[in-house]
Amino acid sequence: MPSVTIRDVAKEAGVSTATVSYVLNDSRRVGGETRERVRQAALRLGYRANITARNLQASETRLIGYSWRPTPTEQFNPIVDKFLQSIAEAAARHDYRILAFPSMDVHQELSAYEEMMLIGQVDGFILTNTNFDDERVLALVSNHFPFVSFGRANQDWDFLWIDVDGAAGVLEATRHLVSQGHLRIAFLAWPEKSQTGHYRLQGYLNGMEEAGLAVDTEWIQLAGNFYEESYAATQRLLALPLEHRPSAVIASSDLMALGVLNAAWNGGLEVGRDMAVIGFDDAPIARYMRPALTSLAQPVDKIGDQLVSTLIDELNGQPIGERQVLMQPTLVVRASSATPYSDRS
Amino acid sequence: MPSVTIRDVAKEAGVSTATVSYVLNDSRRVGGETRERVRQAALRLGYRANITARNLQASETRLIGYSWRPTPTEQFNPIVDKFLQSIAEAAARHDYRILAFPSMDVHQELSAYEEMMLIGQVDGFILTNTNFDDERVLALVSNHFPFVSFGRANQDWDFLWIDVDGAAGVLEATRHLVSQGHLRIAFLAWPEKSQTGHYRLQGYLNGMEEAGLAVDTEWIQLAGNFYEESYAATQRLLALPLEHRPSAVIASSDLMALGVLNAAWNGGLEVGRDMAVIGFDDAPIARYMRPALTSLAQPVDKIGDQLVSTLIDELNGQPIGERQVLMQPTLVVRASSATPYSDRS
DNA sequence: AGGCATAATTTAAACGTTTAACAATGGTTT
DNA sequence: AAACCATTGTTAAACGTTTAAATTATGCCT
Repeated sequence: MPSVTIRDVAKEAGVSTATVSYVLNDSRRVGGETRERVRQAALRLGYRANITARNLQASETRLIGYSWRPTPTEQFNPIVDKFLQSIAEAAARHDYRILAFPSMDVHQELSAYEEMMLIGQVDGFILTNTNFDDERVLALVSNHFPFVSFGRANQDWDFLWIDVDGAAGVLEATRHLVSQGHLRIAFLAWPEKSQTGHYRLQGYLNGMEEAGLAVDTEWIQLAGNFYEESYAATQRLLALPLEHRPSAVIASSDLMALGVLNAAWNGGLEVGRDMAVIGFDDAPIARYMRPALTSLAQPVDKIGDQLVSTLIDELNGQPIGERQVLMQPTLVVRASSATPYSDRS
Repeated sequence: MPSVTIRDVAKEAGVSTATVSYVLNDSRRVGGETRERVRQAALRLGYRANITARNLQASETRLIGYSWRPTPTEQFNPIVDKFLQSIAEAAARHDYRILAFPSMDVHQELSAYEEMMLIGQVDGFILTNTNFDDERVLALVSNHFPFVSFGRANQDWDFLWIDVDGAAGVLEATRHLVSQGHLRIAFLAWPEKSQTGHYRLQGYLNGMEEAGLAVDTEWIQLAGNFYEESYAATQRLLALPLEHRPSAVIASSDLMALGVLNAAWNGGLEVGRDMAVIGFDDAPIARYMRPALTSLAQPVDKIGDQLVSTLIDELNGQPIGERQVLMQPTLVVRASSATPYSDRS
């Protein structure tokens, strides 16, 4: 409360406030003796420049806004905290901070962005869960407000984004299964309108084609990002006649893979031997599932890092190297897919 | 960038900036006709008051600092994102925002707090993972800086905190097991120095005493908050001679309970029938474990809500109703402990 | 008509910095 | 000796609000 201002320091050192500012910020030559006197005075009084005043004068906030959609209780988002941590640390390295605001629905979220933009609460945004026709992207682009996005939107929109190459990841997963001897591989997909889901599905299709395996239409099951739907979808897969029944399942998320695991177990199958399962995200629990789940890990730290530094370059008007970046997920092989499979059909 | 200021509005409406401020903030009577003119002008220009300037003048930031320790990859913290969401939403309702900064080690964290305090980056803090002799609490208290804590510290320190009554929770869990017919109940504890772990252990001891059951020293196993240690501890429990071997295990966290589940299964036991297991936190995955895990749910939303409103009351110099609050966890009974147990020893 | 309370509006200071422009000083060059 | 330059310091404006105090306008009462 009794905070000490630059004026107090100036008085204490017997100089003007300008001199104090110059000394403390090293922004101009100052005589050696004066410099020392100012430093001593500042130290003695425990002076630290008030950040609000500094921000006002610089017309910036050194704050980056980040909002996310709360995860429903029956789901889990395994990377939200890791992601937040990574952007916050990266930001701190550049002397920026993260302002976190969750937002319920899309409209509330959009108006939150607009409000914060107008009142100058943040210098830029980091978006996540970006999708086709994303209103936020439209709004920010048309306002020329700086932002970066974790996730792509429409192909022909030019803005700064980084995404995980889901197609490449699932392609690798498919190859892995094929190399283990699997011929009938199923895929649990997200709804049509999900961009991310779309790419992951595409990776599966590419992998099957590459291996010269025909895809039974029954093998592609829509299951939202829900455990229950995933469980039910697996039951449908297991109910297929033997020669059509898949011996491996790739799920679009670890939560869904968990549904597969449990459905298979309850159906009397031993995953890892009778059936292979692969998830996506490499959630912390993946390694503790029974059996331990093979999954695709996203390089969350790297993504956070690069998102932040790209945004900050943009804020400083520096040229951006790559305006769009695809990062490769890595397949973490565990017991759920580690046993070679010899077809018994 | 070409942001419109209060001066622009004043000019547009042909009045002074003071009048504009009065109208827009409704902080003083203004003539009906003028009021309307100002409103129109503000609307026409799309004016929104700059928040940094407002904050400087009010010498506040309307920001609440929140820091957390990153969870190691082999662990998971099931409530960190839910908690963040709940405080951010509660804060938004009062027109405050959350500034999130993770911090690696204790010392870095402390200096981050001090720095932010001095430069006036936030109006107050929300602490988590508070523990005995917590340096942060000491520092903030001695600087008279406003903060609230999720978690207790030393008994005789007077500061604002809310905590979950771990003892009551585990007591309830113990009673539940006793009522299911269990006589030999084990407890997987956190290290000595953990305050939270201490209370949870105490709840177990109380429950056993209340039921008149002697506690075998082997039944209390220290296992950090780690899966592996928990798994190993369970193996030790299962290796006990039959008449000493516990038929139920309470773990101090869901992660640990998962270790128990897997160790029991690999040891040939069917949890839910041969053995009961209870966790703590009611993580999203608890319901999807095999078998579904009974666990103690923390009222995270309520806690976040009340932490924020208490802090804001403190910031506004309002009297605080309860300076210390214990909230009750609720036992969510699932398959892992739902089958009555008839002792066969 | 003068006095006076009340209402409406403006002026100007304040919040705490940074920084462009200016002034003083002393030394060097022509 | 005058002009010039480099160095060091100060003055004052600016960032965009809010608000206490001063000023002006309005209506009412005697």
